[in-house]
Amino acid sequence: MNAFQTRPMVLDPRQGGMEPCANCDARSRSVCNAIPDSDLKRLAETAVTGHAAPGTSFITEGEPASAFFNITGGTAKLYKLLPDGRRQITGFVSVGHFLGLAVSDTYAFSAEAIDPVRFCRFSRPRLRGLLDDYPAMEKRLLQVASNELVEAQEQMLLLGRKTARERVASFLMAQAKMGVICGLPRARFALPMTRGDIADYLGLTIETVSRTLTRLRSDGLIEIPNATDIVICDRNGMERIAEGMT
Amino acid sequence: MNAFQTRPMVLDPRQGGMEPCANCDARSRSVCNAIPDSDLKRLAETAVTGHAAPGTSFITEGEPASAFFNITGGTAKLYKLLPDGRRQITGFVSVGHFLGLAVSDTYAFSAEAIDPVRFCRFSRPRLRGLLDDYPAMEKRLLQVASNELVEAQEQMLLLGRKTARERVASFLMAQAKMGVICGLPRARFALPMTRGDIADYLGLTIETVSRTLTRLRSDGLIEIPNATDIVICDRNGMERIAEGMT
DNA sequence: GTATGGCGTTGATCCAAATCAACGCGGTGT
DNA sequence: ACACCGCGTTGATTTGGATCAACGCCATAC
Repeated sequence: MNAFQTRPMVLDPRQGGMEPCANCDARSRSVCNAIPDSDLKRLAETAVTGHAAPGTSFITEGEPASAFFNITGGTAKLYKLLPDGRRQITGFVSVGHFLGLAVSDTYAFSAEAIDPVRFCRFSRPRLRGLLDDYPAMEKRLLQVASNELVEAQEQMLLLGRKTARERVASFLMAQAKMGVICGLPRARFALPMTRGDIADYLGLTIETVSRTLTRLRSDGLIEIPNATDIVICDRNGMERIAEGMT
Repeated sequence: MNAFQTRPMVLDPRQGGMEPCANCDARSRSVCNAIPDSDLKRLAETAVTGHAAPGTSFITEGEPASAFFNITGGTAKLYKLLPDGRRQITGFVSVGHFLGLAVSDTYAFSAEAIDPVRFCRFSRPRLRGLLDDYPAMEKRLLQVASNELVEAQEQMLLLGRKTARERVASFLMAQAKMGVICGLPRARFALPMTRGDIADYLGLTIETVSRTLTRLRSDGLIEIPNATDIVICDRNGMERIAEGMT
């Protein structure tokens, strides 16, 4: 089940009274690095830590948007649903990602943990206070939002105009680049999400994703040691397919 | 042809030396309203006006992102291309819309005028200066970017999971709402873009857009007095189709 | 007048991906 | 041990939308 700790991080007994933000894995890659070291206490008092077990949601589309989240560990999927259950995953987010920026008073998407997710939770008024006091953080948020907008446009191109083969190749190359950021070897990486998740991210069915992966493998472009691991064999070939040069 | 005026708006002879920002149609609905009336001179000196004739582009994907644009009149389409010419239109923008937020040093999309477009152009350093001096403008930009992100996610759902009928219905309802904002009557509005543009926005072909419109018409949901005008007859029915309740 | 060309519609045919279906594998609960 | 179930793969068939093709309409050009 989904669980919140109701006390600020700084009081979290498991942290032993230390300044948790100071040695947070996420800080270096998140908007929090806009706040100077000297003010980390303020940051720690503003945030509340929480976690979500695999398969549980911590944001539900349409519910009041009472808080913002900063992912500090694990991977989650963001998605929107149609009334009949059709699902579009709009993104996978992991450590450092900031969630819930919607200006509206309800969330525009749901978020569900894929593996165990840890996060910091900022209530709207508290985040507002932080942003008012640290304009640099607002600047960082704008950068982040701008980058996400660019990614969203890229994904629209994928969903509107790419073939199944191009979509899967694009996805794998993007995941491979993520892997690089996380320090894994260049060519090999793990997919934390299921085939169903990939399908709902790429606007395809499970079967088409599976068949397309098999095809890429038999074409010698990738290897699939097991269902969750992927090895990119022909980086250039994959890149060309992903960009539609076929 | 595309044309820039190289002098600041305030010096534009056609403005007769008045403060152009003070009576700009776009200001009330754009990020510029974050700047107080008393500082409009500063704003006017920062911006340069320009225009683009129908069919001409004023932003080209991949080129150095030297400036930001604020649309003050007309409608433009934003799009991305694949090497073989496949095109995805990521949005239609009109008065008040702010363009070019990409943090990257090159534009992530192209922008082309549909009808005659007028805009204000801010060089990156000048806009940076404005944002540093007016944190309220940065806050507005963040709001705008957040809203666009929500719209982008909605469009991903459309492109990834909706049927042609649902896509066209969604598009028409969104345009109808735009029309309301612009003060036109509730049920009727004009489409400034071609069927090809609509197709590239919805991830369909021209033929499918045309056939789907015809079908919606013969189902009594809309009327099509001529190719560019649409009348929504059954608002609820259209809304239900758009949301996938079929 | 009558070419010409862009835009939109409609019909006939095709095909990439969806759907329907079967099965294998590994975990887990009894 | 066994049944059960979620996940992934593969095969057979269907289908929604793409593609190919023809035509009408209305500008603008000559």
